[in-house]
Amino acid sequence: MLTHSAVLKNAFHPAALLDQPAKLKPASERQADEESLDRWMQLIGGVSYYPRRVQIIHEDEAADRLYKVISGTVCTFKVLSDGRRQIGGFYLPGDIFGLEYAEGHTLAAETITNAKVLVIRKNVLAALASRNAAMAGHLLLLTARELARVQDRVLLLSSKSAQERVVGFLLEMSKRGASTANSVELSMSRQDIADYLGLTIETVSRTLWALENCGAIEISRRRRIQFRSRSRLVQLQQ
Amino acid sequence: MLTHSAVLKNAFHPAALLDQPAKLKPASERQADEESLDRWMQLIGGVSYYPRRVQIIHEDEAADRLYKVISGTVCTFKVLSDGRRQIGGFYLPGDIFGLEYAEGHTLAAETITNAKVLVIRKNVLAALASRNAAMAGHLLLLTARELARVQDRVLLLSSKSAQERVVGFLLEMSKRGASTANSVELSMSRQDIADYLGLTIETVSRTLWALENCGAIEISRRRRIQFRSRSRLVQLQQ
DNA sequence: CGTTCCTTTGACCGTGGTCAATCAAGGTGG
DNA sequence: CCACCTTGATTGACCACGGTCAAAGGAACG
Repeated sequence: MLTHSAVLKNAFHPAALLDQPAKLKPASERQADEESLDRWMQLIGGVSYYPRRVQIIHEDEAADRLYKVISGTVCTFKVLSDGRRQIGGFYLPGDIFGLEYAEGHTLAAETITNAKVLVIRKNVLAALASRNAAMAGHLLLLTARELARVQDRVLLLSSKSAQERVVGFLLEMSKRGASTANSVELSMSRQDIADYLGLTIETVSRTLWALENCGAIEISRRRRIQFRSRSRLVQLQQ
Repeated sequence: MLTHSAVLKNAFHPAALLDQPAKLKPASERQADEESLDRWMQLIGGVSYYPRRVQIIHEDEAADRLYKVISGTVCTFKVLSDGRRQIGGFYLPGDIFGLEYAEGHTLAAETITNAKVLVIRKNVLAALASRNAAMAGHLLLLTARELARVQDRVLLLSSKSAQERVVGFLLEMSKRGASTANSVELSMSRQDIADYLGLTIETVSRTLWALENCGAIEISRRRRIQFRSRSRLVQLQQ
């Protein structure tokens, strides 16, 4: 039988679903659960290698696979009727993409650099999840995280100036991406950044110049951004 | 034991999770499952009545409840640092909101009209879901739908003109809201529409005037929009 | 060294934001 | 029933941010 007390105290955080019937786990062991999902995915998934600028998912094809980036950078995107491209997100090593659930809402995906990707068939995961509450809880957790991430982007796109967007992007990448103490190595082109932020390539370029000019950053080799004054950046982000 | 064949054929559509171990359900019965979730929610939830313009969820409070609108209109929103407000979505009768999973990503919610709302404690749902794969699958389905909806908004906000946004909004409301064959009754103010579309109230007003002027719509009593030429609207939406 | 691709820079312009005034619609009380 | 007030919507004048178009600059590659 299920011991309710452990579940009830967790509000609805998806991690609560990790508590399986007849098993009780303290919060300190959740991390292990997350690792166990990883092990499962490595077990039931296969590794694929893609060269740079190659499409992994085509728009409106069956969304029957889940992908985990092992190395490299991938982006999801949608091509609009006027030919412009909106990037849905950048996925770095450790990130999972392909969390769409069809109904005609698939995003395409392509590699930005050479990439090593773990590919998992969703039906296998679903079979696991239907028997294993921990698995189901994890899928929910992943989807919820993605939802939160996209909601943040709505805020960014609707009411931030070009400068705020670019600064926000740099800070985000320095948190997530290949970055040393005070510099980031951007793996994507200016065009990618523009399509991600809902700006044009020219505006991105001009904004970066302005940031460099006011002493907040320094640009070397185009893709390498050094932070001169992180506090000023945070302040410019609002 | 689980009979795999039924699960495997469903790719990863969350409905696949509805198939419980030791039970096999054809696709035609899924609708019934969805209704069963409704019955559960009514069983374990309580009904609340809120007057118009009252806050139901306060930003950054514990996200421990799920809400289903029975009557009236509710919106979720976030107040930005500069005082402006971004509306995350409008929720009409039948819609569910509060699908955030915390980690500091909660949206506030307030009533636009008087509203009758079903309130469900998430921990009770979580307890159900940890034992019942159908329940877990449904939570995933709901979250995935919300994700798809928000992704569509990213597209709308990043690359559509004011006119395209307003037209898109009107068509969306005519599909979802209180609408007759060719008219909609908007329950929200111009300010709400503006905050939803990432525009100003003036731009919304001017755009509606332009649409009326070109013979696409007709406005009576401010909130009632009649469609004169739906085909022209669809065309203006791109 | 030349080609190609990406990025930067410049000049110009349009969409939509800002500020302010006016107008319409309820709601309340005399 | 009508003045009065409040709230929400419209309209106008102006301007800035960022888009567009075009050209030049600079890396990377053969």
